[in-house]
Amino acid sequence: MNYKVPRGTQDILPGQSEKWQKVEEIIRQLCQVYRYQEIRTPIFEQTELFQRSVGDTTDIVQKEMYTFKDRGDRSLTLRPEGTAAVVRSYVEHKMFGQPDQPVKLSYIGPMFRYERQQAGRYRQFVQFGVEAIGSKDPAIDAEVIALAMDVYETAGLKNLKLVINSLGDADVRAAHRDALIKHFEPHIGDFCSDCQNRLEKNPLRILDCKVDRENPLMATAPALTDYLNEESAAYFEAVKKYLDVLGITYVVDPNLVRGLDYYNHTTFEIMSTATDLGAITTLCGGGRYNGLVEQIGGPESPGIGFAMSIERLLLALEAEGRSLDTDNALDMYIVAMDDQAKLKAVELASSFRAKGISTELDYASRKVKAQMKSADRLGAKWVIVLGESELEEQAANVKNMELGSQEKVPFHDLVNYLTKHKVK
RNA sequence: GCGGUUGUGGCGAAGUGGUUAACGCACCUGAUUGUGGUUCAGGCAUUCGUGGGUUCGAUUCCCAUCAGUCGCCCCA
Repeated sequence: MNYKVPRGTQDILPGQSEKWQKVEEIIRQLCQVYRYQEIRTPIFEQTELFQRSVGDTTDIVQKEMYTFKDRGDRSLTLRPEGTAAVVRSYVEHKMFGQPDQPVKLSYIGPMFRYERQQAGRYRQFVQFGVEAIGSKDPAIDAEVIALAMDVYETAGLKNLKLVINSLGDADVRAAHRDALIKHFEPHIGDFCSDCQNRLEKNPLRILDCKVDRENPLMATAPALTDYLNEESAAYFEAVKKYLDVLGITYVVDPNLVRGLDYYNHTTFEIMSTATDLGAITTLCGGGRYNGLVEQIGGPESPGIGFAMSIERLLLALEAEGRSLDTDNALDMYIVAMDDQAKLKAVELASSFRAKGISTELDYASRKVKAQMKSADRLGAKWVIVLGESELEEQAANVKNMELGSQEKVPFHDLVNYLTKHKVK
């Protein structure tokens, strides 16, 4: 074995791929009901798009992007997240001119971040996300959150925790940031090295530090809540009211910080509280990004969205010991005893499949017994054995594998018979 | 980028400085010239991640390297 998947990537094999299909089905269904239409954007974009929107100082831009030059010397980057591209498309195709705002979009596809792999963290991973662009109605914030919760609940997850916060508008953020730096800077030497790094990059994150939790400066640090202006506070209250109406329980965490620069006002995270999930608990993250559309060259169009990792959804299900019901049942296995019978088997298989009856055959010229064993292993509902006598009589015994019973059916009646009995 | 840990057949897993590398599962063949899930018998690794070193001899000792995995940072 000389070749392996690139580090941090994975093959999704049969057995697992059915689960992916199931999750994708749930997502498609819910997007249809909530009216978030799918948008498909390229897997790479101009590097600058991500630098500008995600933020130059963020970890994503600083150390996690897959950036390369193409033959035309253009700098391109495999998308590390979905929002920037969707907003780019919204502006490029002038969707702000559409009569019904907000424009509600969804996407699902691979994202790329250059990171060391660990449980629930990959270099290529799949995100499902939605964006509602063109409205600053707090009701749409609640709708977006409700959709995310709905996906998890429909998939069967129980141990969920929704955490929300408001970062206020850009002014609030900036003022609070300055206050935090002023508060911690004189004594930053007493803090861990991580916090020393956080001071300039993202001082809010210091409040979350596990190492320095006991430091007295923590308790006296300026709270973001105190910096919220009237408008921001009212907006946040309204969002919460809508969540209440929707019957969605949440926890307000004033220290909830999101890693991307474009967030303001409502931010939220959905976490799994299942033990046994390793270090990763965040399943979904999202928030409002008023101002991003302008930054990318469009008119004022406030937006909100979220992104969730399908890998983590599946991991969380596993951690809770739940499984999705995937339908992969085999209806019919045809055993052929010789070359003549094989001809008939191929012909019959084709007629079965045309009617939606899943059918499998032996392609290894094995003995009857071995073929029966396969049928059993594959969980076939029925088996027919084709040999000389069947060809002579133009009829076959349909064996019900669960009951062990057989019933003789003429070849020309087989499709009918199977269709009639297919209901489980 | 930093740290822990692991690397033996398709899978799980034992093992030892020395002639044929246990065992279990799975798979194939036969007992049963045409019917599964049981049983019995047999078969199935030119080889112990890769490269180098020590040695008369290494899967076993040493070094390097690669890969998996977990954690930190950060995130989905």
